[in-house]
Amino acid sequence: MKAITKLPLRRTSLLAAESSSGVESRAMLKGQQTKAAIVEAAMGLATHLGLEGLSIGVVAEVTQMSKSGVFAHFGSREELQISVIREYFSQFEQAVFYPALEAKRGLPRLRVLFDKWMRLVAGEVQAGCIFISGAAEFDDRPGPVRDALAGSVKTWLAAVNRAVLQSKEMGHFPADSDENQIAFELHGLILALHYEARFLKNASSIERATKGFDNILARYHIKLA
Amino acid sequence: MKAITKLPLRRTSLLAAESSSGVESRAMLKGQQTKAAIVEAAMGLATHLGLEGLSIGVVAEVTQMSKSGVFAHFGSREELQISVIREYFSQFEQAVFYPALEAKRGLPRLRVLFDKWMRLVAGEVQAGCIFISGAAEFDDRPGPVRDALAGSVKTWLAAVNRAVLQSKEMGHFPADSDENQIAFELHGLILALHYEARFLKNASSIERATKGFDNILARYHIKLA
DNA sequence: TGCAAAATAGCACGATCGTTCGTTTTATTT
DNA sequence: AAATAAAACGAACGATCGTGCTATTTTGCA
Repeated sequence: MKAITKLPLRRTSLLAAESSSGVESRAMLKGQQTKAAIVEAAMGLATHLGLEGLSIGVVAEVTQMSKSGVFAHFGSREELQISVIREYFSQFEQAVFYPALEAKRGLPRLRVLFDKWMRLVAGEVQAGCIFISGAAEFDDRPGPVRDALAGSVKTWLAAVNRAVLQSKEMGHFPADSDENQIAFELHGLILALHYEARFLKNASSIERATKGFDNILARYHIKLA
Repeated sequence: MKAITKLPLRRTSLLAAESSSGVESRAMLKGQQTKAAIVEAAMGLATHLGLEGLSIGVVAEVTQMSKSGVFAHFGSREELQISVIREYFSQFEQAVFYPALEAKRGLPRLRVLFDKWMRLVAGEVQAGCIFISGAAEFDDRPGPVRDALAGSVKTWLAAVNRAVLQSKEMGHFPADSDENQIAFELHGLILALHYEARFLKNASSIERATKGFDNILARYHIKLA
């Protein structure tokens, strides 16, 4: 949607709107930092129980607060879920997108992108990917939570697409290759990795996904690094 | 695990144990047929709300029974969930596995397998795949439901593996190709299809997955049918 | 230090959850 | 048709759910 990779590398967000920032410069009020702590805890729960498994009661328990105390910060469970999604997106950016920006545009960046993505999703820190588990939970359930989730996911997938396109533009992929198809197949490798590593507890999935990436390159006769 | 594709084509099940069949020959008792109706209804709900979204209350509502009436057939919610998984597996076999058995062993069969699998998962009949949504729900939740689900999934993925291996044995894939890697990538294509078709409502996903299949063949220089 | 505002707690509500139990209705067999 | 077993119901349980309301505590500022 928006031009990324502009000058100040660290500041470029995937998000078009800057969301609720700008207030960050002022000293954080007490309320905001406990709210942040709540969201953090809720996200930890959501990566294990799913967004639908999130309940205000257990979040209150974990944060050592009263249910109503937690509730007051969000006004509804849905708003809590949405806050979790936003926080997850932000950490996802931090762990995957920004590191990729440091690599040279084109195939090197795509490589880092895929690699970081793999490691996040396979859960080197034991935690499921909300973008994946949430998709299964909300594919049939319209509403603001679904919208927030789909928005984040689409933003991310668009960034992946862009990285592939750039690789093509720089001649790393042939001009007649289809960047959408390549992005689709990369997404598939990530999903298979998530499925087999997290659900089936198959340890060799990372190697399989890596090999899958190489196989895509190989069909364009790209010599492996 | 067990030799499939033995003589009576229609009778070959993916399951090693014949589960609770054998009683089928006798006239179905009243209880068993309402139980079957309950499971059917519950499966319909589970494909939309997920296995965790399944509640005895709404199943009772849908089947026009009392909660306790439904409950009595299973003894626990978990047992109901497991029954749903078994029923889904059976219908999965019917829709994907058996049709593939009718095609010639090797690549033709693998093609049919993948094609039927795609159509089921993309939801030409609007319904999510329990094997996929359930994996996200139970990747962190041990117990009998997870075990039943993982068992079904592994059985199915083993059948896919076998189909790829047979293709290799018949010379359709080169002898040095890795059937596990190919099966992994096929699984990824299915998962990407499910994700993008059902969650992102992307209509062109079937073509993408099909193209992905062809791309795998193409790297072994297999001429497309 | 005092005061207004913000943050948190306490309590209760209606609903729904899975499950238990005793009773009543329906099916099957004698 | 009577006797027996199976199936379904109805009501209630303790828990937990999200969400209001009203107090109480804590915070930030004058």
